[in-house]
Amino acid sequence: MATKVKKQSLGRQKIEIKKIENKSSLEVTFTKRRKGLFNKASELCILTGAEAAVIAFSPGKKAFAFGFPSVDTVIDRYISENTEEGRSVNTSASHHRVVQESRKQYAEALAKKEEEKKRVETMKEGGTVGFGRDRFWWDLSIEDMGLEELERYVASMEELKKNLELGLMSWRRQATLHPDSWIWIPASTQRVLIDIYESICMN
Amino acid sequence: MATKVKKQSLGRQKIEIKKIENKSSLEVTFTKRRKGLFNKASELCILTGAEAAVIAFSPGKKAFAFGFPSVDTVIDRYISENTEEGRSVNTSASHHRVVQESRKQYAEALAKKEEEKKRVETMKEGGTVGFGRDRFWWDLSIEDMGLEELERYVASMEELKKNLELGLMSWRRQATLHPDSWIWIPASTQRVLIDIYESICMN
DNA sequence: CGCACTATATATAATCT
DNA sequence: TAGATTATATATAGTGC
Repeated sequence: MATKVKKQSLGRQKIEIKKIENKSSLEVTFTKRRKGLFNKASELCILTGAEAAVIAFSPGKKAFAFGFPSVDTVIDRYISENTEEGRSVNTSASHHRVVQESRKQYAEALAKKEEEKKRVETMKEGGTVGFGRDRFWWDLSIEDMGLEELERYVASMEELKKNLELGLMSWRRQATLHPDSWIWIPASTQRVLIDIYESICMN
Repeated sequence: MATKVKKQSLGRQKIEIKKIENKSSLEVTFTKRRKGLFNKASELCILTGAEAAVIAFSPGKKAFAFGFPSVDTVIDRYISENTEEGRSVNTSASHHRVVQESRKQYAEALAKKEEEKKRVETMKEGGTVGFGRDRFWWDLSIEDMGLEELERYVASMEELKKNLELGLMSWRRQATLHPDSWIWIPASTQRVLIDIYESICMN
C-alpha cells in the first residue's frame, strides 16, 4: 500500500509577471495567452452582450484581432466617441473614463508585477528586443502555407462527403479532430451561398 | 469527531456560455470579466512585449479600454496595416489573418457554447439528423441575435452574394453540401469568404 | 455598486511527443 | 514545432456586507 507514485509533471508553475527573456518560451506564451485572451473576450461578449475588440501585435509584429460584432465596428465606435464630432460633455467624460481605465489597468498590472518582485528595475529594460530573426508560424504568409492548406482542404472535403452520408453526428466527430482549421457557418448563410453558387453556375 | 462542517459557499459554479438574462448579474459578470480580461491583456504585454489593446462597451454602452503602449497607438497601427496605403500582397495577407482570427474565435466560442446542447439533441436523433422537424441550436442562435445585429447580418449576406457573383470561386465544392445544417468550412475557404466579407464591411 | 470570501471551474507552465 | 498531458496557479460564480 501507499505506493509512491512519481509525479509525471510539476504542473503549472508560478511565474513572475515580467518580460520573458527566453525567446522560444516567449513565443509559446504569446500563442497560448493570445488564445486565452481572445477566448475570454468571446465569452464576455456572449455572456453579457457586450461589444468588444482585442487587437494584439505579436513579438514578431504580426497583427491578431478579435472583434464582436467586428473589429471595425468596435473601433469605429470607440473613435467616434472620442473625436470632435460627438464631443459633448458626456462623450468627453466617456473619453476620460476610457483613458483612465487604460492607464489604471496597466498601472495595476505593473504594480502587481513589482509587488511580487519587490523591485523596480524591470521597468527600464532596454527597448530593443531583437525579434525577427527567424520566421514563426504566424509570420507565414497565406501564400506560404497555401500548399499544405490546400492538401488538407482536399482531404477534408473527401472526408466531409463521406461523413455526410453517415450523418451529421459522425461528421462532427471527425471535424472535432482539427477544430482550429474550421469555422462554423449557420445554415441560413449556407443557403445564401448555395444560392449564389447556383447563380454563378447558370451564367 | 468528524464534526460536519457546513460549506460556506458552493464555490464557483459552472455556467453555460450563453447570454445572461438576469440584468443585474449580467452587469456584475461584465465588471468582473472585464477586469479579468484587461488584466490578462496587461500580462500578455508585459510577459511577451506584445502591443495590445482591448476595447469593450458594456451592456450599458459605456466604453472601457486598455492599451499598451496606448489604445491609440495600437489602433493606429492596426488601421494603417489594413488600409490602402500599405495594401501590398503582404499586408493583405496580414489582413486576412487578422480577420480570420476574429471570425474564428467568435465562431469557436459559439460552437463551444452550444456543444453540450447540440450533442444531446443530436444523440436523441440516433445518428439520423432530423432536419426541419425540431428547431436545433443553429436556428436558435440566429434567433438570439438582436434585431439590429440580424439586420446587419442579412445586409452583409446580401453584399456577400453580390460580391461572390463577381467571380469568387474556391467555393463550388462547398455548394454540394447538405444545405440544412451548419457545416464546417476549411480555413482556406474561409479566407476567401472573409476577404469578401471585409471588402463589404469596409465599403 | 464595489469589495470580500469560498470553493470550484479554467487557464496555463512545464514537459513530453 | 504544433499538439497532448499533467498538476498547479488563477479566475470567477455565488453569496453576503
